[in-house]
Amino acid sequence: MEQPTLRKEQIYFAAGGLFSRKGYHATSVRDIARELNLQGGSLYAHIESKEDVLWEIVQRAASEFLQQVAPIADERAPAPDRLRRMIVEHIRIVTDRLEDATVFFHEWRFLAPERRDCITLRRDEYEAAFRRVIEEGVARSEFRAVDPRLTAVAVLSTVNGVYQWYRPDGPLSPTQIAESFAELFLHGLQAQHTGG
Amino acid sequence: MEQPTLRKEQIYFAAGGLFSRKGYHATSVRDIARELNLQGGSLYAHIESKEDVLWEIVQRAASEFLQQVAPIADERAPAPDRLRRMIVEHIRIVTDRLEDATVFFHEWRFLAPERRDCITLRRDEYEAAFRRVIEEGVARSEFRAVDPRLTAVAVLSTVNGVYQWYRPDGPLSPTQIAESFAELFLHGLQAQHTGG
DNA sequence: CCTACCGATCGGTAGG
DNA sequence: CCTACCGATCGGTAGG
Repeated sequence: MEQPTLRKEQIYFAAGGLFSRKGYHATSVRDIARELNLQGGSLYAHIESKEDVLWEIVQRAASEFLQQVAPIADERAPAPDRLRRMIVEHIRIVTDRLEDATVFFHEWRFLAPERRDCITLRRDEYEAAFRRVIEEGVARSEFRAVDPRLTAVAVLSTVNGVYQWYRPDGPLSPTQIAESFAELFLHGLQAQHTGG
Repeated sequence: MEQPTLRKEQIYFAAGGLFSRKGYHATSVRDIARELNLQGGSLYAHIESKEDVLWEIVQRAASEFLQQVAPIADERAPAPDRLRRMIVEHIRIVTDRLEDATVFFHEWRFLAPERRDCITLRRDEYEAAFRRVIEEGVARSEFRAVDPRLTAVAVLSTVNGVYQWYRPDGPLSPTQIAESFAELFLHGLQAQHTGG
C-alpha cells in the first residue's frame, strides 16, 4: 500500500506509520492530521474515533495472516513442507507491511476490551494452525515427539520478532531470513538424528 | 521483589505493574500515586520525572540479563551446554520478574533518545553474547554451519517472547519451558544428522 | 507529603 | 474541511 488516494486510506496509512514509530498513546489525532495537512478536528469528517483507526489497522493485519498463512496448515503436503511455507509467507507479510505489522504486534492491547478479545481469538486461531501442522507431523513421524504448543510458540515468537530488527536495506532478503529460520526449526523437529 | 518498604522502591514496584499492564503513556503519575495512597504531586518528593521511573525499571532489567546470563557465554564448557544454560537463566529472569521484563521489552523505546541509545547498546551486547556461543560452537563443529546472527535472533525472540504468554499458574514450570526450548534449538543446531 | 495550582495538550464536537 | 471551542487530564511545581 503506497500513497493511497482515498482520504480514509490516507488516514490509516499515516496512522500506521505514527503508531508504529511513536506508539498509539503517544500519537495524537493532531499528529495524524498534520501528516495530511489537515486540522485536527477535520479528521472526524472521515473517522469516528482514534480507536477506530487502530482497530482497522489491527484487523487488516490479522486478516492478512489468517487468510494468507493459516490455510496452508490444512493443505495435503508433508508437515515439514507446510511449516516451511507458513514461515516464509508469514515473514513475507511482516516485511512487506512492516509498519502495520508493528502496530498489530505492539498496539493491539490498547483496544477496548471487546475488540481486544476479538483479536485474542484470532491470534489463538492462528497459533492453532501452527500447532496443528506440528501435531500432524509428530503423529506421522515426520517430526520427533515435541510439545506442539511450545514449539508453535517458539516458531511464532521467532517469525513475529522479525519486525523488531528487520531493515529493508539489510543484507538478507525476507525469503533468505525465512528459509534460514525454517531450516533451524525443521532440523530441530527432525525425527531421526545421530546422538550428540 | 515483594512489597518493598522504601518509598522509592514502592514507586518502582507500582509503576512496573502499571506500565506492564497499561503501557507507559497510558499510565499517569496520578495512577502510580493512587496505588500508594498518595496525591499525584507527592510523588515528586521522591522522583524527578516520570521518565526517570521508566529508566530505572528498564536499566535494572537490562542489568539482570547482562550480569546473570551474558557471562555464561564466556565460560569454558561446550557451546551446547552454555547455550542451554543461557536459555534457562534468561527464562528464569523473565518469569521471576514478569512485570519488569514486560516493561523492559515493551516500553524501553519511550525513553529519551540518549537513554534509548544506551539500552540499544546493552541489548546489542547481550545479543552478541548469544552470537558468540553459536559462533564458537560452529567453529568447533559442535554446531552445524548456521548464520550465527540469525540463530541468535531466533533464540532471543523465543525466550523474550515468554513474557507474552507465560502465566505462573500454567501447567509448565519456567525450567520445563526453558529445557523444551533448549532441546528444540540444540537439535536444530546439531552438527550430524541423517538426511531428511 | 498535601493543597492548590501552572500551561499544555488531549480526544472530540458544533456550526458553518 | 476550517474555526473555535468543550471539559478533562496531562506532567510537573510552589509553598507550606
